[in-house]
Amino acid sequence: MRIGDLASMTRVSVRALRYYEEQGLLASTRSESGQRLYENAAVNRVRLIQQLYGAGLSSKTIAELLPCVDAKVSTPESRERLAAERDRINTQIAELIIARDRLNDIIDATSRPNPECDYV
Amino acid sequence: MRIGDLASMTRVSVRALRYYEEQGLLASTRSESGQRLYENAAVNRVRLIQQLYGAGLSSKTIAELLPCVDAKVSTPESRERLAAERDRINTQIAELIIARDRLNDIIDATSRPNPECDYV
DNA sequence: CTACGACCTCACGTTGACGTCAGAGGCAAG
DNA sequence: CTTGCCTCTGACGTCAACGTGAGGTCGTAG
Repeated sequence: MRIGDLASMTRVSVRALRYYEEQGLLASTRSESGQRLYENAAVNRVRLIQQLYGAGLSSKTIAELLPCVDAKVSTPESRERLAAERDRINTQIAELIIARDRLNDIIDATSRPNPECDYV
Repeated sequence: MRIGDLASMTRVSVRALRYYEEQGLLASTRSESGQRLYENAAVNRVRLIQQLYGAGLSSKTIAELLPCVDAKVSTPESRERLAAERDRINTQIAELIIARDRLNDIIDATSRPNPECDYV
């Protein structure tokens, strides 16, 4: 498939896909005229990249990680890196839960008729 | 207290505190010579701001939200905004959990001696 | 008085993940 | 053959939350 097809299938912009290739995250073959061609597997590849971006990983980190995924092997350094990222995500989840609860408190505090303030 | 004191108490940079003021998030009185002065309450204010930033809210959103917190009242629009942000955070938490599990899968898949690959 | 750190106001620099525009070529339909 | 959409390669623009200097003031300890 061509880049536009991959873009619409993944809902990722053409520009982003070219950027992924530039960052070494997404490979493509080229047609005779130089147009990028992708296998069906590229769809899942892009989804994985999106998930990792969504988790807050940088292009550089993802670029270091994907070869491990492809080869299904990891070096001690990459394992350490992965575990560190997982821990960071866990911390971020915990912070988000706190922030969400805080936001709920705010919603509650500002939505109620707020009697303790009305009558003081 | 002066800005440096507030900065060290909150572990937020002086530059950031001035930026918060610039964005309308943090008020200060001024000494005769123009230096910023803060009440003790500013510490909690900064912590709240940090939490909201941590939750992914923008300066603009926080600026719209803080007056509601102060007045302990909310308009229908702000309530809607707050609920939307909470939902966004919930979505983000869910995505992070998925990403974390994905990362754990990768760690497992690349850490194991990987028999099903070694022997195929 | 003088040194020295904390503070002030501009105002430009940084970073990542793209958006966007320019100018040129590619490709199936009519 | 030409219309019209897709694709290509640069290359500059964007946006947020600050970082980082420049150049000057404040305040207090010695």
